Amino acid sequence: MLTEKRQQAIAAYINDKDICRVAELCKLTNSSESTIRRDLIEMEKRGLIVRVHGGARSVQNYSRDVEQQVRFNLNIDKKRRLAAYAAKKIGSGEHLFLDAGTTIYELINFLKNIPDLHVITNGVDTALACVEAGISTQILGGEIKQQTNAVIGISTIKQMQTMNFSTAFIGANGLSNQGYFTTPDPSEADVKQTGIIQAKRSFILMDNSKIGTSNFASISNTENAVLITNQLTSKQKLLLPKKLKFEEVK
Amino acid sequence: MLTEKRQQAIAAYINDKDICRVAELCKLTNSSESTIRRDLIEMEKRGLIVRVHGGARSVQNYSRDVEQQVRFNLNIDKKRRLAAYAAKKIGSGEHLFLDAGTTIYELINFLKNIPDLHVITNGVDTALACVEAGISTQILGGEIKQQTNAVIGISTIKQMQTMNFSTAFIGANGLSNQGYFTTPDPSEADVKQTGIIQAKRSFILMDNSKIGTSNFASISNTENAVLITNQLTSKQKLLLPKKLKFEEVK
DNA sequence: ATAAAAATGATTAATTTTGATTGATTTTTA
DNA sequence: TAAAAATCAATCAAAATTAATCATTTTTAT
Repeated sequence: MLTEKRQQAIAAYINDKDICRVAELCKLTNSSESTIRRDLIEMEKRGLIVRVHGGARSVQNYSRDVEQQVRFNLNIDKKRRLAAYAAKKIGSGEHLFLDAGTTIYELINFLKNIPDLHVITNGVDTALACVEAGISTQILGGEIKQQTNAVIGISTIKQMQTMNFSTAFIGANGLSNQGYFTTPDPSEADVKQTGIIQAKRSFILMDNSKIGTSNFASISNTENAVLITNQLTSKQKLLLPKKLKFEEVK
Repeated sequence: MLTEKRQQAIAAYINDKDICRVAELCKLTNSSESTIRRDLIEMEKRGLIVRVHGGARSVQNYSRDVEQQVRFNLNIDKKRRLAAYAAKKIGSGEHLFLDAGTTIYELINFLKNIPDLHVITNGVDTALACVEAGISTQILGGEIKQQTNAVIGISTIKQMQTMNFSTAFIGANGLSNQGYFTTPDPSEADVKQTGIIQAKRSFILMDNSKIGTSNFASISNTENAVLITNQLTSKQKLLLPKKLKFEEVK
């Protein structure tokens, strides 16, 4: 295959898919990884694409870091199904609290057609995606945490305490064997918990692969929250906090 | 086959296919590689086609793909020079206020090596870029404005009023004939002005092409601010607020 | 018709591109 | 947190392509 043709094919494919893996491009063009890598390096220099670990992404509809993580993530299908289900809970005119993180990020796609929505979030990427989707968006102020781009800290909590959300959507990274939802960062856990407290009703989104996983920080105070997750085994159900309501998707 | 006819056939074929291999042209014209090569060399000299390794490409559809995607911003150079100059004002351990907007965004690249820096900003994109640069970053909370992704509103201002910045960097979109710095959005103007008020010292960055331009909202209260701009003509200098200090770059 | 000039095709050496392999780095998993 | 897996960069040899050379054929001018 002619170098230029190959690179055109690569560019077209990436612009269509937004992001893809090196292996896909090997198949597409019948060439080796080495060749594809060299192409990608060259194309990045010319500003045609952006390389990311595992593949490359489009520079045109430049997706953000979160989106990248989301698309490479194996659990994406699960997350999306949870998000689609959760979105049905939302009515027009609501004031939503969305916490930072990839699970809740997936929800945004399903919010576009709900009228008169207001989103308040501590996720910088989440905020940007909401704005891009044309949703009236407020971001909480405070320190921004590296990696997750979550806004955290005491002043953030204080701002939240002056607010009342109609519904909060919270992502969790694990459910400990003691029946606590967990997340790696204590400061993020505080924000999640405050979100639940300040909301009339709350939904915790977590796919079933996380059950039995413990992270450093716990989110207690989940009394008025509802867990939305995938189909659970009976063993998994035993681990849930006793008073917790939950809904299984699909 | 006659040389001229053969070259016509080659040109037609390449223009039709956009790009093709040498072998294809051999078949097409029943001639050897050597002949085709010589033709292609000659035709390239005359600007009829472009040679690529393995074949040749049409010159007509060439620039399309490559050039299209490379974006040129005419003022980016000016902005970058202003940013480089402004960065020299910053010492270690400072608490900077950076306002939203592309001018100040350019500053971030020059902040990476200043130790123990703290950035507070109302620009969502600015915040993300600072975090990515490894800088300790705080974002102000509030409503996010579409298009500019600037955080604005009364609560934003109130948060700022509890803060004290060592230095504020403010971008301006115009300087009116009445000697006011201007910007299109009144809410953004409020934030800019508050930034100046809450800072020990402030720098307004504006490239000289903006002088004489009026936008809807004015930033008054620029008494303790210093303008950093490009080389000005004497006419342009007359427009500046009388008490304003300014520094010219390059 | 014949010699000079031009064009062609074949051959070989040089260059470019490619694919495979290695060890280093990053990411994921447990 | 450590081990395993995946991905990456660097290197090298093989394959493909090109440039250069030369003998042969065709064209042109006389």
